[in-house]
Amino acid sequence: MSSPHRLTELDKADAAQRGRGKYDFRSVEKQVQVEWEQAKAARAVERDDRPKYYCLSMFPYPSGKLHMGHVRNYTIGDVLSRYHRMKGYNVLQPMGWDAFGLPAENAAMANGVPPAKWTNDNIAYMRKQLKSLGFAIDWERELATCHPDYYRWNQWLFLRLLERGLVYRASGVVNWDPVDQTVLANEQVIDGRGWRTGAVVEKREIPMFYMRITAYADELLEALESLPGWPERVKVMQANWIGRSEGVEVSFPYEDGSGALKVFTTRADTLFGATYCAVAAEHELAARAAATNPRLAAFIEECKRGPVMEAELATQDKKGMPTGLHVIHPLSGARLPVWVANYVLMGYGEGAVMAVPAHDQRDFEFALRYRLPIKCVIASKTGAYEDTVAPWRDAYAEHGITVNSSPFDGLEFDPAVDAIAGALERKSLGRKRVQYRLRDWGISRQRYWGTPIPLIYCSKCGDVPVPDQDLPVLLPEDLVPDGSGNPLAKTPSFLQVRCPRCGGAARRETDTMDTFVDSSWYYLRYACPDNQRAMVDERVSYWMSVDQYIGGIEHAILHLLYSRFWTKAMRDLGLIKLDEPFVNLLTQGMVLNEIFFRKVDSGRIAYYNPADVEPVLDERGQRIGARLKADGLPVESGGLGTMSKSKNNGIDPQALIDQYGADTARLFMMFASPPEQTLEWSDAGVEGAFRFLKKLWSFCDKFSQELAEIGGLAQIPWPDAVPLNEKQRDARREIHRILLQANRDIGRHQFNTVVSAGMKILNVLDDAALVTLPIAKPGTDQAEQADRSGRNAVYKEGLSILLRLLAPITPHLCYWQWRELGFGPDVCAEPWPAPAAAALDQDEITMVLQVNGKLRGEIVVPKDADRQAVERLARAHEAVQRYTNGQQEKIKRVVVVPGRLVNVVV
RNA sequence: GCCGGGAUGGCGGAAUUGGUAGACGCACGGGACUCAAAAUCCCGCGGUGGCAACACCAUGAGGGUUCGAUUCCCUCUCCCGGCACCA
Repeated sequence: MSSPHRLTELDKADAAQRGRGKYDFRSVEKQVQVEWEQAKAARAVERDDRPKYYCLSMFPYPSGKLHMGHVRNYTIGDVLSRYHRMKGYNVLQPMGWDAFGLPAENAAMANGVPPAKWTNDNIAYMRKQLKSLGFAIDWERELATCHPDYYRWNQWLFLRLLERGLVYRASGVVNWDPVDQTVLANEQVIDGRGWRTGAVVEKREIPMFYMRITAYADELLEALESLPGWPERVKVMQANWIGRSEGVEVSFPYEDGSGALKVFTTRADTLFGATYCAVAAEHELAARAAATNPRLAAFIEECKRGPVMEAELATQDKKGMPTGLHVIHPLSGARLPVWVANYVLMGYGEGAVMAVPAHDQRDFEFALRYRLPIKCVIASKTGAYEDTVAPWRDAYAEHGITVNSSPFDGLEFDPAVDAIAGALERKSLGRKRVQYRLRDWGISRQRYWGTPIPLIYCSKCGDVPVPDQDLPVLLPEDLVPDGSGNPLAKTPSFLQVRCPRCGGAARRETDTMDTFVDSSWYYLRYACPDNQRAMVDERVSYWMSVDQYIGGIEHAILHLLYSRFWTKAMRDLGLIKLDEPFVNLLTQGMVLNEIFFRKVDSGRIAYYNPADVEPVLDERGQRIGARLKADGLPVESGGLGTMSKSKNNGIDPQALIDQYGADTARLFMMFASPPEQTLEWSDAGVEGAFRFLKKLWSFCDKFSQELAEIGGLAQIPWPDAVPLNEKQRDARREIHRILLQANRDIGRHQFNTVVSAGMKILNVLDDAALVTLPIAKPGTDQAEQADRSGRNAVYKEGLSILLRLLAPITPHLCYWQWRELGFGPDVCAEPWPAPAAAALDQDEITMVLQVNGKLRGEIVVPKDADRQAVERLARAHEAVQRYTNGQQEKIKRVVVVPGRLVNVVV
């Protein structure tokens, strides 16, 4: 394989010159970035002679500095952007800042600095970091959601939606985060805790604004099918979140004739098994009954306060209390008691259920506990009627055949539901309908650092929207929150206003909008960030949809669902012509690192940063433990986890960039694992990436020096125009084969094997076998000359492929060496390399020879050999002879896969 | 409980989608260079047996389809992620 005559032997000859070619990434990256900036290389201009490619990464929250997740996210985006530019697309890659939100307020409280200043400082620092990574971002389109130029359009659209009834004000039970003192959306409650604070969420009743996302529930669900470029799991998560179920709405008339209790059921076939009804503690019927029943009132209070949102909720004991009220079964006329039960949710369906203990596990448990009747109305299709009820340990919740439901007996699920729904409809006591789990999006936040909701409350005129000409409602930028509620409510200059209708004294709304509002449409604004007169313009129709969206899986529901809703709402307002904002979605995996800890005396756990820990190896070199560098004593391994402050396993990207440079950081990120998978941090892996770049650099550099001696790259012909020896032809073919594979892989976003392809190409080039004789000065010998010129041609083409292949991933080095070698001024503007058919062509091919499916040898056949010829060669092969003892009749069958293998079955 | 995704050397991960399992890199071992170290370079590296050619075993476990299975089908185990009293 490898010969001892490696090109690196040249080092010794040229030892004196070596120092000058050192890979000085600092000055290279710096200088290249200055050039790109001056040339406005990443500027996107609307034009239509090339197809457009809008590549968008989720914009960051300006928390202070970049973390590894950002670096990974934006590297993926940059690789795709640069690749598509080379493929001939007109690329837009913008960047902005999700700049409103709570951390700025918390920092303000801690440091006494207004959130605006903290945010702007962070933006400035993080922008610098992004630039130092060399991303081809069009910074002229930068936006920040906390700028009035941006958030005024939040307000403007809010008013349009209000006019259309897509925004409404309602008082409702909301999730209250006691730490942040604010309302959370359902999506922001995770396992009963605030998504940011982790505090146990309480229930509170508060007036707030809602966006009617439920009006789009059906379309949001249906349209998922029109998104083949989205990961399946994200679509499944969204579908589950929307939670469509088909069922029947049934009315149970009150005994006194004063109305009816409405319930929703997906099991109308079990209607005759209903033995009671149950309502949620917040149901109006419960309140009505509690008015005259103090014990019930106390129970309702307990339910409302209780650990209602916690994870144990599902396993919590079923509890309830009778209301003393009764309803009438709509078809049988039976008299059923109404209970208040803690397992009925106010937020779903009607907040009331018909309880069928025989066929619903929850109702079953409840009925056992309170000795309520259990009536079986579904028999299993196969077993006897008794089978379904005999054990009395669980409800029989399967679909089956109706019994005890005269006149609807003997029906399977679908006909039973149809028949019963029909009967209900005729009596006007029910109808089929669809129920969604999705609820409207409450956007009011009792916070300062957000978009002011443009509403004015006038004692005479009531709720008055801020007129368009008064927009934006500016958020004062000099306030410092103190932790006790919203500072806007304590700022008269903001609070006090003239009523736009009557001119009298009025009061502004002090709530601000959920920051998910900001991020629901920022991707549109990148197309027209400078438009002062309109939210969107025709440039939006040029750039949208986003061709590739890249971000974390944690936004699979919230942000992506809101953005889809927002797009559809804007479409229906006639502002854009677009059904879906993001055609393709790539959810990048998390960045993981090892967790090391010790139990300290008090029983607490102390975490140590992996940078301060070294491995302990056994005699075979395998890791058996780890110890702290500082004291040499062992630490325990806590496995892998996402980089976090609490586990002290984060690595600061800035340290990585400072030590190895942007190209190494980018290369490692792309090489360590495919983008959708988790990425495990590895110092050794970073070293390896850096080693490769050093090797690539010095290879280019040495070739450059040779070129200088012979008058430059122009003196070297391309391989088609010069005779190659066999090794050179093989090397060239190998390079084009690797390129073929790399092209396939980059097309399916498998960047790790693209990097691997680059490494393979360099390994092929850096093999002294390409020239059979030691390099000598020109003009010594004819054969030598020929070898040398063949090698140079292969080098020239090989490097032109390699540098272009890696340009999207490590753009600084490739840009620099491309020009240094004399290929041209800008590798990033070159066309993407394509394999040459002539290079791939070969006279003879090697085929694998199998006997009974097992590898037994190889045969070399002419490239156009037919089946018979291949089979003849295979039969004659020594290995086949061995397995047949030379008896051809023992061969039962010969399978030939053209160009690949022959399998001889004996 | 329901839904989704996984399981390949010491490690990260490849495998043209049914065709040479372990590419590329990391770690490790041996060697060269060096006064020495670092850096760099060369060789080796799934397991078992064998001096060797080679043989056998091996892609979580078991079975099936096939000339041929990491890939397709069935059963099971474990891991990760999401949802979870949704009527």
